Amino acid sequence: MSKYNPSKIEKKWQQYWEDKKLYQAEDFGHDKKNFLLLVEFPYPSGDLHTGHWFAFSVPDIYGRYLRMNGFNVMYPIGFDAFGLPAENAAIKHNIHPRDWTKKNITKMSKQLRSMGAGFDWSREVSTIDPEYYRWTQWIFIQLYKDGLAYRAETLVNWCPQDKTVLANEQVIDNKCDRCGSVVEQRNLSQWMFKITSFADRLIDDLQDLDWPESTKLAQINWIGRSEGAKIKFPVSIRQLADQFPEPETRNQKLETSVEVFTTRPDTLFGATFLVVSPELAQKWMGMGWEASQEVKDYISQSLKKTDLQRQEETKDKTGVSAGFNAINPMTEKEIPIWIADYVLGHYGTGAIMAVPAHDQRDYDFAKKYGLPIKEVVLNEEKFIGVANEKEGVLISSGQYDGMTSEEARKKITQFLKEKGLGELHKNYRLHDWVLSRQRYWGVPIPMINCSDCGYQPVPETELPVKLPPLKDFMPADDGRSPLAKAGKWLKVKCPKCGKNAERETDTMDTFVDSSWYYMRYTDPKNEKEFASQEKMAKWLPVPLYFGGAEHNTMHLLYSRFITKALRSQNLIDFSEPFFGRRNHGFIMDSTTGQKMSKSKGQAVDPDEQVAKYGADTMRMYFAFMGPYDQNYAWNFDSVLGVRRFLDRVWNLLQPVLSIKGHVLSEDNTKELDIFLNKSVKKIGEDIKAHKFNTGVSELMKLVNKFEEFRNQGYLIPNTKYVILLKLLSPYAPHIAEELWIEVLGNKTSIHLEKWPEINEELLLKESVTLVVQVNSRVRDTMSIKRGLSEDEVKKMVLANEKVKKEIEGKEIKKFVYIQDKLTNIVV
RNA sequence: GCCCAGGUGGAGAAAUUGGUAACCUCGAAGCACUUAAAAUGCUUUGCCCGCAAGGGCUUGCCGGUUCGAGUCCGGCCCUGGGCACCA
Repeated sequence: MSKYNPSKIEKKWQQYWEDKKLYQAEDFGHDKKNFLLLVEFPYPSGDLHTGHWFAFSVPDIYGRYLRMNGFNVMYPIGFDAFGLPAENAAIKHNIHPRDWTKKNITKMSKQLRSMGAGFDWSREVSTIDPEYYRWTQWIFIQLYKDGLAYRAETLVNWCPQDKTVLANEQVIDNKCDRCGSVVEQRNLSQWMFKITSFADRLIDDLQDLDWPESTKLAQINWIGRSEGAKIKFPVSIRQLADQFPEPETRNQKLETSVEVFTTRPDTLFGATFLVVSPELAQKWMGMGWEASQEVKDYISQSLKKTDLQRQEETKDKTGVSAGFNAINPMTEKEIPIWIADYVLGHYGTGAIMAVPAHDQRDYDFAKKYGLPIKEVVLNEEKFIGVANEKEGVLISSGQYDGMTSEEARKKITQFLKEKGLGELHKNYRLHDWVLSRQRYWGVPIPMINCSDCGYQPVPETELPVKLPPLKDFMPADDGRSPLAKAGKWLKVKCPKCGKNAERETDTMDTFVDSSWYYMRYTDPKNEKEFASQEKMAKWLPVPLYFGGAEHNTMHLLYSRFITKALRSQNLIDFSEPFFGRRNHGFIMDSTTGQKMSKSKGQAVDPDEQVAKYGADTMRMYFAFMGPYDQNYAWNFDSVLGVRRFLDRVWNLLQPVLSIKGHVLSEDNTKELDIFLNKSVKKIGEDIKAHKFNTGVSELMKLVNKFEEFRNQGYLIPNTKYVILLKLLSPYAPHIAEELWIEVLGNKTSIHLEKWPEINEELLLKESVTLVVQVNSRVRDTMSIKRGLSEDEVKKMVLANEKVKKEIEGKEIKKFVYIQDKLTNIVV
């Protein structure tokens, strides 16, 4: 009798499956339903870690289950291989980013194969492959032609350490999410994607998707739509001449009103002053406003502050009077204008109407500077040192008194519109996507800058614009990309006028690369298109996408945007990339409770674990740990339990060849069949619902049952083992294959087998346990047949000794009966 | 401050979605095998009282609805994550 030795069998079957092309998905020529099971492709950081195992081996269980249930499954894999860490590692180890990345891909591919997952390696994609990024560039040009990619000067987040621009999403607590340096603000000309033009649809289309509610909410909050009105407050003419002494500026450039955005036009009668952001005030100064010294000082001080500093002062607001007034369009009274940095320059119009009675921030400010407070909305909430922000019924608002907030909002906005002083307006927190990176290791932006014609796209026939093989890829301090150093590559003819011109030197944010990779999987070798329509139609949109919650507001939103942008040009015929989405948790360190990472020296090397326990044990362990969408502390003790389980499965099958033991009786056969049948149903349902952990637990129970019979000396027929192995095969594909072929003597792979059938009749034959309660306390349980009538059960229960004892001499008030489950006698 | 997710034995967890709380696994204790250890197998293992039969208590806290609440409702306390002076 041989011993279970995973290291001996796992390599063998991995090779066998690859030779037989078992997991290569056919696009056409079959009548099965196609299913693209997507997992987030990894960044080739060096070594495969436990998080990768968790992210890829568990969904593989689902993929294998789908295959056994008649689906033509594509389970693709690839590498998201551009990005900063390659450059950082390159600088540190004096190796080219390309070599570093390729070395990692080679190593990780090998490690990924050791999982025994059903990856279709024939479809592998890598974002650094020129044949891939050629289409990334092509997509950029399509967006450019549609006005969705544009260049603009914006205040950007600048990381002084990495010397590059960061997207808002890459700034955490005002620090660079990669190196932790404090981020500065710089004004630079950047390439941007107009993601804001899809803001509404990015919110509204979520309702059709099968995604976790939390992910949908995160996106909705991120986009931050708020509906309200823009309102103009005319500036008091009497004071204008004093403030803007040059008559020419006054007449030509001066804005004669201050525009604000509000979600509460119903509180307009309570607007007792205006507050302007320092950014807007500075703009006024540029238009000829001669502000007082105090104002000038305040503005220059505020503008020096970082966002972090401004945020830290939320409790103690500062500000300064502008020295002139505006007119409230409803009350027609003059109200003072103030400048304060609690109003943000980059949101709304950069100015607000302050309603201190109904906004906490305005209240705090009014209190500090002695500004008037006027209550205009009445509701159950009291106004006592805390602004009443709830809606209610209007007071002190002239003809609008008595209206509800909702009604008043409409009427007041309508009134303002007629006077040309206001209109409905939606505001978004979402900003356009700054995709320029002043970095070497990325996709070159395929544009050419001509001094006569301006920016021109590279002709599509000349794609890809290959990344030049630079030796010096250190970023420059002046904000220009290292590509500016590639002399030969840089100089090109303008595609429009033919004169000497220069290539764009910025590269793209890697989120652009990863926002369309799922399409390429359907047709990875296509040289004429990013993917053929015919093939995309077979697989897309992706029915199910597994990944981490950290991509809720970045990758998932960007992919949706790119998909919608391509859809709007009829380049694809679907408008959402991922119909189904499930988030997995992450692996934490059990001692520190933090996310495990190699940099902190806490990581567990999966290669070592595979060598020690085998890939099947690892796979099952990750499935068994708990619900898949939860976070875990890595705890090695239970790995052993899973390995012991597989040892037992192995040993269980060994006596199959011997003839010792006695044949199962009819009753035993029935009992085992009922149990098996229940397991088929339960394990299938669990995998389908991604409850992999309870599926493992059911498998364990089933093996316990088999052992129970074996220990009584019974011989179990092969037909029963076959079912056990099929149920096990998605979880532990190697051991299942070994026992299936080498022990049971089958000729073809177990992974081509069908999922066992459920016999519904047998399910009904199982007896059930009836819980017998008296006054809601369990007094006894009885094993009964399914489907008995209430009267039959009642008779049985009342005859029960323990029940008799409890209800003796008492009056039965109620008899609760739940079919096949429970009775409760209330006395 | 706002929005999510969660809180169940010594640990990971389960609970047919309102019906026996703690399945399965780890750990621990005891026993068997062994010269011994490891491995393996068997037994016990939520807490309290009791020699036992048995009884009582228990799902973060306080209330409520119900014959019956881990599950539903109201209020509160922790933990993790996201957003955050967004008008």
